[in-house]
Order: sequence, then C-alpha cells, then structure tokens
Amino acid sequence: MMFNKTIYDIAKEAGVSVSTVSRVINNTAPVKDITRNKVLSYINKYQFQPNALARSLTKKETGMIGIILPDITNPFFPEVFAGAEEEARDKGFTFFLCNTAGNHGRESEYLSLLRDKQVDGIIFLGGRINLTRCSAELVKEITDLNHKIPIVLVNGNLSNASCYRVITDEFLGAKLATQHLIDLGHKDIGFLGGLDFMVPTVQKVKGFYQTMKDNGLEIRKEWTLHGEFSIPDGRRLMEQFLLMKSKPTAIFCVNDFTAIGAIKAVVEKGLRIPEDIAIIGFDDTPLASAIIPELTTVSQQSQELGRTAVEVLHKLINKEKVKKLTVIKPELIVRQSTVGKKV
Amino acid sequence: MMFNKTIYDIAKEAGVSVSTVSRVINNTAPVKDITRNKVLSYINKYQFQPNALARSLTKKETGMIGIILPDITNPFFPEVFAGAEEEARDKGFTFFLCNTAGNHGRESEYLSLLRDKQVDGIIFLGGRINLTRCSAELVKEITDLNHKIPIVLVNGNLSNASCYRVITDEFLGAKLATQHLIDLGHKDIGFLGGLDFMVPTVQKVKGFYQTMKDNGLEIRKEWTLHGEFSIPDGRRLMEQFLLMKSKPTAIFCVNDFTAIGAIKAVVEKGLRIPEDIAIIGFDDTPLASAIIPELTTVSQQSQELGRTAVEVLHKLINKEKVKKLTVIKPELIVRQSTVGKKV
DNA sequence: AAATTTAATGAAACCCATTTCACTTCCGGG
DNA sequence: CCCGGAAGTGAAATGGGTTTCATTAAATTT
Repeated sequence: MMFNKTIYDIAKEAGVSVSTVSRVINNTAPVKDITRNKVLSYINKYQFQPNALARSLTKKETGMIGIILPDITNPFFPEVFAGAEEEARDKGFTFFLCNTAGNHGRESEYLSLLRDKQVDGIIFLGGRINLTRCSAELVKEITDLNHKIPIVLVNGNLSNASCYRVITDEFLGAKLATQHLIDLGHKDIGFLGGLDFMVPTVQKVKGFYQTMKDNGLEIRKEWTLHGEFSIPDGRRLMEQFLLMKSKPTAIFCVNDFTAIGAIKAVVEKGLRIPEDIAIIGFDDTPLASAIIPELTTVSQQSQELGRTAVEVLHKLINKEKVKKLTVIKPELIVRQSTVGKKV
Repeated sequence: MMFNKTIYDIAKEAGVSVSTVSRVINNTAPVKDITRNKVLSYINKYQFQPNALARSLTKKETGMIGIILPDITNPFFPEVFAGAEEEARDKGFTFFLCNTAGNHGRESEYLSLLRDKQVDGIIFLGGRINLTRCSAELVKEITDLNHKIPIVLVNGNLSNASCYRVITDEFLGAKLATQHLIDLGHKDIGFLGGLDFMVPTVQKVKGFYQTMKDNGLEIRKEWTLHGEFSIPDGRRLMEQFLLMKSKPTAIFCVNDFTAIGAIKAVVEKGLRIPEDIAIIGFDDTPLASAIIPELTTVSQQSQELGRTAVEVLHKLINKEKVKKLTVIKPELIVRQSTVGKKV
C-alpha cells in the first residue's frame, strides 16, 4: 500500500523546494503557473493532504474545539450540539465531543485532555457549572485554563469565574410559562421537579413565584416539589401532587422529562390533560411533540444556543471583542397539554 | 499570564536534558530517583502537560477517533455514541463527532477531514452506507481510505468494501417482532415506514415476510407501506392504513419514530392501543418508554453497538486479529403498545 | 581485579509542516 | 541604461515532542 506522502516527497518529485509546495497549498505567496501546475499534478497524483498535526504545531491553531456536556442521551444536548456544529463547520472547526455522563470528575479530566490536545477553544455545558454554589476549585480550574484557552459557558452559572457565557433566560421562560397558565384561568399552580441546588431550577422557581405575585396569586410553597430531572421523578412527584387533598389545576415542570413523567402519572390515574390538570414543560426537546398529548413547553432555542456559543467562541479565538454575557430569549410553544387541541 | 512551558523549559530549569524529562513523563527508561523528583517538581510547579500535537507527530498515533453519523438529534445515535465513548475512554481515545445532518456530501468531507487530522480510526454509521445499492464511488473512497486508516462500519451494508463491520441482526429483530405479534393472536399484520432502498428497511421486511410464511400466514403486499423514518411519515402512513376497508390488527413499524407517528394517528382516530390496533417499533430509543402507551419495540442494543465498534476498532488499530463481521443480537422489549399493560 | 552488563544521561536526528530571510530575476520608471 | 520594487524560489529555522545512539558511571560476573 502506498504510504502517506509528505510535503518533502512532493517537493522532490516536482523538483522544487518544500517552501514552494507549501505556497501552492496555502496560496501564501505568488508561484509561477508552470511551477504551480507541476506541484499540483503531484499533489493530485498522490492525493496528498498535508498533515494537520504538523501544521497545527507551527501555526499554533488546530481548528478543533472541545465541547463538554453532561449527557448526550438527553435530547436537549444533541440539539445544542447540532446548532453548534452547523455554525462551526462554516468556520472550519471540528468538535471533540466530551460526554461526562453526569460524572463531575470527568469534567476536570476532559478539561485537561482538551488543553493537552491544544484545542482552540472550549464550550462547556451543564454539570458542575450549574450548581448554585459551585466549588471554588472548579472556578479556579476554569479561570486558570481560561487564561490559556478561550472558554464559553453555556447556560452556566459560575459568574464569578468571569468566563464568557451564553445563556437562555430561564427566568423569563418561567414567566412565560406561568403567565400562559394564568391566562388560561389557572390560579392553583404547582412547580414540579429539579434539584433545588441547581441554577436551572432556582431560576425557574424565581420566575414562577414572581409571576404569581405579579398577578396577585397566592404562592403555596407546599406546591413546589423538587427532585431529579428525570421521567421517573416526574412521575413520582406528580403522584405526590395527586395525593394531596387540595391540589393545583396546573403544573409547571422543570423540564420536558419530568413533564412526561407527570403526564404518565396523570393518565394512569385516569385524569384528563388538560381538562383536569394542565401540564407545561421546559426545553422543547423532540420528546415534547412526540408525546400524547403533545406537550406545551418553553423552547430554550437549543440550536440557537449552540450556534451562538460557537459564534462567541469564534470571536474570542480571533481576539475580537464580545459581550461577556449573551442572553437568548426563550419562547413559549403552546401545544395540547395546556389548551387541549392542536394549535 | 504564564505561558505554556515546553519540555525544554522544564529540562533547563531542572538542569537535565529533554530526553530525561521525556523519560520521566513516559516512564520509558530508568531515571534516578533524585533526578526524577527534581523533574517532577518542576512539572508540577508549572502544571506542565506535553503538547499532544508534537507527541502525536512523532508517535504517529493521536488517540483520536472519528465517528461519522447521519443525525445526532435522532436519539438512536447519541445512545450509540455514549456506548462508544464509555469503551473508548478506558482505552484513552477521544472522539471527533461528525454529524452529517443527513447530507451525504458531508460524509466525504468528513472522511477527508478525519484523515487530515490523523485520527487513529474511524467509525462510520448510517447514511450512504445504508443504501441497498451504494455508489461505487463511495465504496472506492472508503476502501482507499481504509488502506491508511482502520474503519469500522456500524449497521452498514457496503459488504463489498470489505470493511470491518458491526451490525445488529435486523432480520432477526424483525422475526422477533413479528413472532411476538403472531403469538398474541394477530394474523393480519402490516409493515409501516422506511425507504425501500435502505438496508434497515429491506432487512426488516425480509424478516417480517419470512416469519409470516413460517407461521403459515398470508403476506399482503398492500399492507407494506414505505416512507421516511420520521414521526410525520409514521402518522401519514398509519392514516392510510386506517382508511383501508380491510385493515391489519397489528402494525410493525420500521423504527420508533414512525411507531410514534402511527400511535398518534390511531389515538386521534379514537381507537385504542393495543385493543383495536397493536403497534410495535424498532430501536428502543428513549422515546419508546416516554410515550403513552409505552411502546413495545426491538432493542438494537445501541450502547452495546457503540461499545463493540470501539472494541473492534481498537483491535484493528493494534493490528490484532478481528472478525470481519460482528453481529449483535437484538432483543424484544415488550411494553404496553402490544400487550396493554405494564410489564 | 578484569570483563561484562546494566543504569543513567545527553546530543542529535526525526516527525511534517510553516515561515522568515536571503537571493536571483524580471519589470517599469526616470 | 540604471535603479527600486515585485515576482519567484530555496535554505534553514521553528514548533514541541520522542527516540536512537553514544557515553559514562555503577553494578555484576567470573
């Protein structure tokens, strides 16, 4: 089998210097047409591709960016990734996908690995950066690394790390969701799911309470039930709601997963959605439109989030000026689980 | 800010040669304890990490593997990826994720890119390798590349490319699904979805027909409706079934997406699942257990598929002997959409 | 005690590109 | 016809490691 040729081989065969070959490839200086064609013919003959490692080594840029996320099997993240990739492709970047599978320790491992691989930048989603009180260690780790590599935090807290961030306005999203329920006539609204030490939960609860207050409605703390962000926990918590003597007529779920769990609990109990209980989710994952009834939810604009993160990162890499904080506006997606008919 | 140190800096500060530092880092030759400690202390002091590009350049291995897949937002693929990553982590590999977003042209682009980046191996899923008649071009492209880089095809056809392959036995899966329906007493079974020029479709139809025949049941070709692999197409095709004067009592759907679309159509029509119509899917994506009724389906063992692909690739990279073809056994997952109660 | 190994280390080559610097030609302007 | 600048090219340095080869010091063998 023919082995990989190097630029030296091409140069020798074409009877020119390596610099000339390099110039032909990168169009970095004028080369006589005759020379260029001769070189090109050998490049084509051998299907020569310059070794990206060697190039990166000298150019000090790799065209690789790392993306760290907590769970690729949670459909929210592939959406973000898809958006990010769409944007990155045009700009000539490739992604290392680092899935921590919920394991916080791996965040540090991957951070270190990415540094080692000399990525041009890092996009960091979820995980520890979502804790309301993130460890000083992590802040230090990220800050230190950020002195060497541009980092963009997506939907992360960690404001004290003074990283660049792209976030969806979950507070606003929660307001949209709550107001929607209120506009439909609901006065007794519960909040379901989400760990209370995670920023996404806290922000939503805040927006929820705020909107209730703004509408002069009573906030009943016993109607805020926390838990994991999973389907089983959504179901479990909904069952708790259903056991209450006095129960809400609408439930605002921290995400689509819990909302689906909640729907299951309601349906099993033989109650109707939304007639007996209205349910609203958050994220607008593909699941939301797959379930029956289709789920009213708040779109985080996940693809947009990914695209924007890459945009910001790209500017950072080019040392252009960017805002420290970019906020994406969420959007209410009304479906059957609150209004009962297809919209 | 402190700039990235090189192995030369460490050597100079520690008063030894670069070779010695390299030996300390890689444990590739004995080094006196005193020397080692001195070197290590400087490595720690500066948090020195050797530049992976430089290392890869000489060692001719990068620890990177590329994975090309057609649609990361289709929940099947993240599952495969998660399995692959789990296995790859231990072995010290990192992934380039190349999402072609259904765009066949990008497959070639990414193939070329990955070669350029000097990945140690490539895992290729879906897309053009799933066409019943894949272009001679692609075969040539893959074959050529495969002479330089190990490639593993997952669930791909392309047997004529003489690549190493890992596949789920979709034929067997289809038999399991069909037999399940037959065992439940169904005699009138339809097949829904999937493009008829894609291998996953063809294999399933084959298994379906075979099982019907083996059970002495009639195969009615007009009950095999083809289309995309999407939710909307599932719904559309199911609506067609529902309009027939004589219609099946059970539907075998090409994948979970179409099954969900089918369920929607059935529910909208006011029919019950599985009492009026039983539905079975394929893939066992997370969607399957999210939907109501929960979907009976055939698990492709997606995580296992990913893990195995990496295993095979790893052996290829190490030039160990591997079977050309590894077959993963699918598994029937019985849920509510065929038997009507939680299992 | 002499002859061999083995341990421990450094110098230099190598991996494969890019880029600076220097040099030769060729061109148009004065 | 001479001069300055652009075109066109090559030699060599550079990037940051690994590895071979050579050398010396220490440990074994005989």
